[in-house]
Amino acid sequence: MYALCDCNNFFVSCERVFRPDLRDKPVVVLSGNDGCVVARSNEVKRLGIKMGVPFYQIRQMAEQYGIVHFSSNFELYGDISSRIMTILGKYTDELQQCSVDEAYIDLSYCTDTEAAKAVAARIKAEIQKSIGVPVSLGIAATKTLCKVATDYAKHYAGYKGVCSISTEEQRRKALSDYAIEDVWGIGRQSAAKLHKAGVTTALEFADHTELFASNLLNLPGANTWRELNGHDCIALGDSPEKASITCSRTFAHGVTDRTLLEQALSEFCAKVAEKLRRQQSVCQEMMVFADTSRFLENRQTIYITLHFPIPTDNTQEMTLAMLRALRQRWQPNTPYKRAGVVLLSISPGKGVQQLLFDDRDRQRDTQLQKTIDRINSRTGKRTIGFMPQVDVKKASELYSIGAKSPAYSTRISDIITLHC
DNA sequence: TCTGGGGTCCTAGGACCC
DNA sequence: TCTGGGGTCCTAGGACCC
Repeated sequence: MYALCDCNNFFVSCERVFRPDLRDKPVVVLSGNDGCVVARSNEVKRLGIKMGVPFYQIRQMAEQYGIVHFSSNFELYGDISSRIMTILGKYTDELQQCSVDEAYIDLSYCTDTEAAKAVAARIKAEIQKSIGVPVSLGIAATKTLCKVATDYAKHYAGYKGVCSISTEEQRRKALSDYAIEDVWGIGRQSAAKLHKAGVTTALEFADHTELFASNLLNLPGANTWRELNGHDCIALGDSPEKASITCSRTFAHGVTDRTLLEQALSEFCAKVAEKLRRQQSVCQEMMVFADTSRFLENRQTIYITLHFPIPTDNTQEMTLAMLRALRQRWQPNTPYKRAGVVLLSISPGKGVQQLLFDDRDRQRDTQLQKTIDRINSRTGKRTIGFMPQVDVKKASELYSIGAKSPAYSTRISDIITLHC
């Protein structure tokens, strides 16, 4: 038996923790560059505003209905997420976090469904009380069915945030009311194929043969079919080590200044390298990219893949490689709208094969990197780095972050003040 | 004018091996 | 003119997730 714990309207709920005045107000959180709506309060969902719509398309509606909007604040959401995961960990030996706002927990220690539901209710109450974020829990034998149960828990007040699918009767009832395109693992393409084949509900799909599922949707579809029929077969990657690490941003305006682009990219290099070192890995490849707006014709792109002679986690090495590559391919008078770096070919940092004839002093590099990391961890983010940073004034021109809330829970300067 | 960011897994097809 | 059979590995691109 598993339970899925899913936070309701997560980013919006995080903002409301520190802004209780917004509890019954329509609120949205926007993606980077204040581009798209990525989280909506229930009030906003009821207005018919869809996930992912560009904000400019609903700006008028936002004014009309008094919708409050926030730029995204991942420092805050990440911190609240890890606090929630800590609580969840107390209730299980096996926690599988699958995104910033949801995690599966193994409840096989519960003797029956009633016991599992009681645990789920306790979890919900504890997270509500100590963090202030509402969550929903779905209990079932497979992860795909947990998703369905969680949806019911979220959307019908009668469940009080906890729903279980444990009997065959419950399974059939739940799936018969569940649209096929809402099933976890069925995306737009698969849904279109299924509709064409006359399948509109999850139950209709589950009642077809496995061969039907695998012929139409290959292995992933067959796995979804099995899960809907109660066979647990989707293992969640529980390894926290990432196979790729990305940092990319869309800029508020096209960037034509090479120095500014280099500064932005060097910050991205520092970020991904930090992440890489935190998971104690090294990488052998890095991709650097920059392109003009994908909505304009005559799109200009730079995609460069760099290979390191030996796997590395060193910020300086990555930054230098990035600069060399960019200077070769950068075009003047081109408004680069988006840029980023991706680390690839990631492997554990231990036992890296060294080069016999190396032009870098790796030990010295590592010492320097450690010293810099130590200073930065004591004095704040990137006090020392390898390039001049984008200064505050430039940063506000580079990125739209006007409506960003403070990092209430992670920065001492942003801590909340109470007037008693 | 304005349209995000960070991931994973699967598959087909090409390159290569003997 | 005729041109096998059986593999593995890598990569790009598609589909999906939140």
